[in-house]
Amino acid sequence: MPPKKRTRVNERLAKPGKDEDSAKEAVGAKKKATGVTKESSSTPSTPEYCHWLMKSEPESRFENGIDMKFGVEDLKALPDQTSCWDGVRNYQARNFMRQMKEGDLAFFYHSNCKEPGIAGVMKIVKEAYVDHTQFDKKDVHFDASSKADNPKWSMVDVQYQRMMKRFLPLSELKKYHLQHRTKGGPLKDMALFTRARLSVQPLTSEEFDFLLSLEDEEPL
DNA sequence: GCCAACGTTGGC
DNA sequence: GCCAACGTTGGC
Repeated sequence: MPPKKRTRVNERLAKPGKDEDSAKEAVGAKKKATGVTKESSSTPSTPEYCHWLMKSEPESRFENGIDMKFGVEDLKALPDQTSCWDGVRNYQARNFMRQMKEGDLAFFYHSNCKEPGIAGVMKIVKEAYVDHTQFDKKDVHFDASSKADNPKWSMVDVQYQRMMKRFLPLSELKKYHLQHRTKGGPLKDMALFTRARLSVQPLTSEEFDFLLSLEDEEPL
């Protein structure tokens, strides 16, 4: 049975002429991923992440008459507090989802809203599988170029873990980022700032741990 | 395979 | 609502 409800990520279009997974993007991702968490045994160049940041919109916004709203509270309210993370239509974001392993932790990031920032923590509970919405003509993220015998887009299932002890606003994260960029520090290369438009991003363990530590700090 | 035009993201 | 940044498209 398909997961309970849909999740929303602001990924649209991206329809390369061929359905080949633009290896360049995977490569680009590798290159950018400077803060490598771990290296796989055979290919030292491939970083292995186990922490992520995933963006979704917590406030109502209508696209083709469909409400894109899906905040951390919406995830929490679902049966099993679990949802599929469908609608990602960007190759880099998709490739990161395909790297996710069951048990990985991800921050739930609120985007395109009054107060953008990190709102909660969730867990990957099902690894990448076919995103059915790409074949649904009624769906906002329908992709006419994707063929059933070779689907382009994947999704994972996520489960709510907890709210952040305190909301971590983007404005504060940015201050740390700028600070760390000049003086050095864990957030100096954070993808949220170096690759702002990417809706599914990897976090190094250092980044992840630092962000968690902010929960117990006074707002900057 | 380059690159200008286009369309989207998402903070402000 | 604006618009900078940037990924994607498509002509060449």
